[in-house]
Amino acid sequence: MTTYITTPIYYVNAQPHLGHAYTTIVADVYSRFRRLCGEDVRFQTGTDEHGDKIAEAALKEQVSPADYVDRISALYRESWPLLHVIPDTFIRTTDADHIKTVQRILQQVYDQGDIYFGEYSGLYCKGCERFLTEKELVGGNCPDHQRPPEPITEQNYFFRMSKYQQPLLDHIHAHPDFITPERYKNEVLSFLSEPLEDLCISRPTSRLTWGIALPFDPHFVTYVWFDALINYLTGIGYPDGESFHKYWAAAEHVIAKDILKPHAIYWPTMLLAMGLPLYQHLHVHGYWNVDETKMSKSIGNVVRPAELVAEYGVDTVRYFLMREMSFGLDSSFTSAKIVARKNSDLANDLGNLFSRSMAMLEKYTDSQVPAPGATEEPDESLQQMALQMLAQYHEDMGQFQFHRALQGVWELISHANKYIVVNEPWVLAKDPARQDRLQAVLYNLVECLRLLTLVLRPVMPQTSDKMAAGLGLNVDDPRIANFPQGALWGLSTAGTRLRITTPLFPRMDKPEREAGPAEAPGTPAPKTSSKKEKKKAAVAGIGVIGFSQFQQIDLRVAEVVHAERVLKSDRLLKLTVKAPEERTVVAGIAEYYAPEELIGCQVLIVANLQPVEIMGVQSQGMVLAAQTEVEGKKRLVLTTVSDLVPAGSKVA
RNA sequence: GGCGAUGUAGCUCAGAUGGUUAGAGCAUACGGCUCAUAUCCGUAGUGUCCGGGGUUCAAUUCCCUGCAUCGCCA
Repeated sequence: MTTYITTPIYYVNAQPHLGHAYTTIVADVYSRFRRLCGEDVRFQTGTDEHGDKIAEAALKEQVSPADYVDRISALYRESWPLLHVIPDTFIRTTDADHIKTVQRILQQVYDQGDIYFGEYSGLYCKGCERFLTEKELVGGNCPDHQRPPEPITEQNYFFRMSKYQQPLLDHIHAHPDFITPERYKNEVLSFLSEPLEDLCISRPTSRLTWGIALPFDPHFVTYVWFDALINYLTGIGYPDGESFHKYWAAAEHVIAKDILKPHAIYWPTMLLAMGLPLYQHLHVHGYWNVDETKMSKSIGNVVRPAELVAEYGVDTVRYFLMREMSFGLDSSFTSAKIVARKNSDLANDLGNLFSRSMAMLEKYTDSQVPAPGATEEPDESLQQMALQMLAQYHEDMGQFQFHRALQGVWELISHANKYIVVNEPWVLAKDPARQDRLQAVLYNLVECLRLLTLVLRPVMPQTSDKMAAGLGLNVDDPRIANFPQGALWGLSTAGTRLRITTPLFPRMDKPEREAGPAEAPGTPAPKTSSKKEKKKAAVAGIGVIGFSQFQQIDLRVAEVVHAERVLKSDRLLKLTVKAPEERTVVAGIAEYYAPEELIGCQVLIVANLQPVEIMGVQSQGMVLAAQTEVEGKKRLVLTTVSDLVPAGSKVA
């Protein structure tokens, strides 16, 4: 089996935000899931780089469009590794082979008579340099330029989309899950119930030059969709590439609802015109609102993926996005929600289950997988629940019902926590006659953890790796890396050496209450009487810091990629580190370390220290070093980790 | 203006071809355990299932209508 999963190519007039991250993580999770199932997967994303908005933006910055798109495209490409998203192909519409393919297709469709030269009349605003619709006008004027647009007629090329309306309708009716969820299919069908107009696919070069020239008329470039949509073919080597033949038949497109029409109508009719089979499915998701309002630049609530990862950790972000949104519907993103999910689902439920199980294994079996032993009633229901979860998980993941799949996984986690309470291993441990039972209970917990490691892999690859390491399994062991092979009960081997690990997810403090107007008199004062807070207050009084205070310090592993002396300073080095984003840190270690010996070193840094300027260099963080004295002379020794870890790893 | 979707616990949502006490998670309160990241387990609540009308022995579930929110189209 093969799978070809795509995201839209993102328009480079804006930087990557939460919405882009969601779409791309969905595609990544799905591709990892299919790989887990042993399939041959191709995963593609990229950037859309032509058009007048780009030309304008480049002009504004006084750079060439080519330089401009190089810069923004790189922002997208560099965002994905931060989210542990690993596409196989990153396509750009400015790639030479893409341009060639688009022209080839245009020529083919033109030659067969499905592209014709015609006229387009509309209201054109010179200020905006575009046609406006009646609806956009405010009192007959362009809302941006406060003057009436001119009715003009422009000659352009048109794609005979109307010709393929009926075949498309037939296809949708014959393939009820062609567009999912159903609400979006209904929208498309409702749109198709009216006669389809032909699609204008060109712009005269007098108005736009930053585009792909029509091969049959150099006075025009192609406009938006005939360029962008074709990326799905170019990226796999259409028309002659081997990959094209292998993957096209298995194409799955993921999009946000704003580009439904181009993907559900323009694109299939284009494919019909080309004589190619249509994609398998179009998966349409909703929007992320931020703090209950639409994310927008002007409001200033745009959420950047890199900031999320820095604040919450990559797997928390991935989990939250997959768990919180019902695929297809809108959801809202707030820091309170992500913190709540992290604390309750990840730290308390999953993290604590892992940590308490591993601790008992360390104490009671000397960190070895024990023997399974006889099956009793609670064991049976645990097993049954696990197997049921595996089946449901497989179905839900395959249908893009990620939130349901995860809900099911968490039911098992919750059941496993109950299983521990019911069986009280700490009581069994005190009774020499019940050692076999103790071993059996712990074995069942190991099995649960292993299955969790398996199913969490697509969503939280880093956590899954960490759990695998704790369970003494290689990351490519089929028992945690292959769904059909690993999705059975009883595969853990007695005697396997377990490894102690740090907690999977540290708890986070809830976000401070929004700074707003003081509470009206008469409203109840915030309660401070809960057990938790009393304890907290007691701890705070005696001059030690609470765990939560410690957690406010963002400690990370940083990899030194560049180091140089700070001019006119004997003690300072200017380090460029990856943590995981690049940042500059000034460190007072020049007397003890030479710049060149630091390249490639992993050091510990405080990442959320207020940036300061030291000797003219902006320092974004602080490198930690041990201070000691050798024969009365001060000495600094850099801190590091005992094994190589990804740059930016949290230290907690 | 046309078409469609949604409206269920403080919050996020699930659900029933119409039929006895309408569910889950989070949040709240109380109790228990100690293996665990002060975690976990148990118990306890609160709901005119958007308003109004109709069909029916019986409607939150079906029909009509109104209101609200949202989407698509014009």
